[in-house]
Amino acid sequence: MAVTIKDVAQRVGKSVTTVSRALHGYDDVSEETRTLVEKVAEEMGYRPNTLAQRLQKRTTDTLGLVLPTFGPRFSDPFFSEFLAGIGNKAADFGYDLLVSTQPPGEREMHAYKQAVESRRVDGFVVVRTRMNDERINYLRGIDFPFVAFGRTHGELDFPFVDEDSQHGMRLMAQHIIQQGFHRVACIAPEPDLMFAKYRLDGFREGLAEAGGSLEDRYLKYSDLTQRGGYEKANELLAMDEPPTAIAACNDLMAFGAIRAAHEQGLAIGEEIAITGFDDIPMSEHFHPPLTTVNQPIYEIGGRVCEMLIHHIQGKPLEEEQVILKPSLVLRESTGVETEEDI
Amino acid sequence: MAVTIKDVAQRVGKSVTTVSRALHGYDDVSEETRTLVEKVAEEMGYRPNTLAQRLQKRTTDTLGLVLPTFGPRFSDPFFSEFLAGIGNKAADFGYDLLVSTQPPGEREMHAYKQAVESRRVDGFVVVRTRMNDERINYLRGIDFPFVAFGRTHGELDFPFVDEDSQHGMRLMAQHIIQQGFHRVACIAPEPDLMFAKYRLDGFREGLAEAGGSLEDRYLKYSDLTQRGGYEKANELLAMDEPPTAIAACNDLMAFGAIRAAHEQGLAIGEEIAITGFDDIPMSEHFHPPLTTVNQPIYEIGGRVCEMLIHHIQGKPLEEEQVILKPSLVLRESTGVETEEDI
DNA sequence: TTGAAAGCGCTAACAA
DNA sequence: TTGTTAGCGCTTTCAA
Repeated sequence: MAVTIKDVAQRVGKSVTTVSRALHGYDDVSEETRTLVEKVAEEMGYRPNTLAQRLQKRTTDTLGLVLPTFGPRFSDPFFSEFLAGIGNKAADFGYDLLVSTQPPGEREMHAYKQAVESRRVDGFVVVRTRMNDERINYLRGIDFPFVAFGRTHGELDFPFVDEDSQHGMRLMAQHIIQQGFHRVACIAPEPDLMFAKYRLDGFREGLAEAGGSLEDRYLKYSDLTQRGGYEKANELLAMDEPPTAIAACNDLMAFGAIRAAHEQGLAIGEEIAITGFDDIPMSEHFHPPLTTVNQPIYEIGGRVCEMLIHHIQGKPLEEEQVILKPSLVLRESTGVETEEDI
Repeated sequence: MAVTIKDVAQRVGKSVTTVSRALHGYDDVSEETRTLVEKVAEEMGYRPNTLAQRLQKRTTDTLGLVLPTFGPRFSDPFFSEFLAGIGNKAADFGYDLLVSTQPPGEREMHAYKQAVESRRVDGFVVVRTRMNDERINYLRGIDFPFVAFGRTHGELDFPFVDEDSQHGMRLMAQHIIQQGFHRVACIAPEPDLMFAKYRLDGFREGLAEAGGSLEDRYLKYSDLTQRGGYEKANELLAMDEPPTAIAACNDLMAFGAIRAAHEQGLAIGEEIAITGFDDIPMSEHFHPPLTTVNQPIYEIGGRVCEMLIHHIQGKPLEEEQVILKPSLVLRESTGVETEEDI
């Protein structure tokens, strides 16, 4: 049986209260008792029971994260890195991270409500925001702490971190045109996802600024998976007048598009340009290495987590709403020579 | 403020005890009171406070998972899928999953001890076992519940699930030889990992059975990442007499090797065969699609989780030690034509 | 069939 | 400087 504060108290010959205070560094304990208590607690291997502390403090010290994944065989590297970013930062602050996965929809909302109502978490990280985001509406409605990764379409009266992907895709469009690819296609995720809008808008703007445009027939919607990117790229490449560039809205779909282009025997970076978004570790090691927009996912996870904890603890946030400037990562998939090739 | 069992009791005009019993379906409550209690609880939106229940039951209903990752930018698709498998199954049983990431070593052990001593989890899932696994030695030593994914070198007196990867790699070796590739290399993970041994042993056996062998110069050790596979493959391909087949011990390293081969202008599947292990979703969509050994990662995660929960609850396990038969997935990277190519 | 009381392990207001 | 007491929200003996 584990040693409790009571055991320590008995051994020291003091009250439980005194032990508690000594251990927490209160200054109304004599130096003598403090050292004694610390010594004995150490000797006996005392650890406070986290559950009891939490019940008493009426706090769970736990953060919730519901990953919106379709299908069980989810293995989005993006999420694993984001998760690590949150989890490690949470641990630094003594918080636990409660993770689950649910496809967007009813069961997902149920997971949120369940966690709130049974008081299992102190706050949520909401990831992959939607245009009109029910999760955010709900949490905002009941005034429950959360920080989002991403923005929404409505009023932005909540804390979030986001990358300015509109700007990122604008740069990308210009880069593609500059590289001499003019029949430009885009594979975007379902339009309900907020970042779909930003990326598509940005892409259109960039093309316009470079004197081009995105034709409707060259716009495809897909599901952010490699398979999805593969299928849509196949459709594009089977057209009478296929595009000479495909900008996918995430790296995974870009990988799928690359595979499709490979199978058509196209020289990627020369006959066709393909681009992604995210810069997951794999994109550097793909064949060919993928031109993409960098998102510092791990750091963003940490940042979001820290903001959430501050929010929960009622500490004022120095920045409530953070928008990060993205940077282009130019690699061979758009015909840019990288070091390794020189 | 959240509604407690006391609130419900007052409203019903019964004692807290009765309400508790009614809600838990005890049969010493009159049908009348039961329905009344249920109705009122529902109306008031009562949810039991999980923390209080747990404190009282002296259980955390929480499972621990410490992912052994090197470096923060971990994004091993293998782990994300495994995690989803565990997490979703845990949720089915009303258990929480506490996730953290630590590189193997002292901090990792500290994470385990910390969680045990402050009674934050009821048991652990131990993943990616090592030859002499300190985590397992520790947990076994204090008789703390855990289930491992993988075996160890010493006495196997603990519950685990593992794939017979020795057999898997034996099949793979034979397949490679059958396809006509004879100068065979292998990229294995650090030999301390238990599955490294099984896979390497199996590979050697398979080669021997097919009349070949693994020359020392063709054996490289790496770190399970794409970058690692890329670097080692480059070393192999730069040799005077480079191998004509590279068997990597996981898919990620195989991807790296494929990239290296691509850069050398080699026709993969024809001039050189490259194989992986795991069959992560991406391997099907790589270019070329990767011949590999399937592991049903999501299902394994669920299975391990279920075993652990039974173990915690003291229910006898129908199978304490599960070894799954692997199956080969033949694709183009070893010259096998797949449907899409016909 | 029900309720009073104890207790899970801890913290904190209050009194001494 | 220390101890008494109450209480976090819940479950569960035990007695009525």
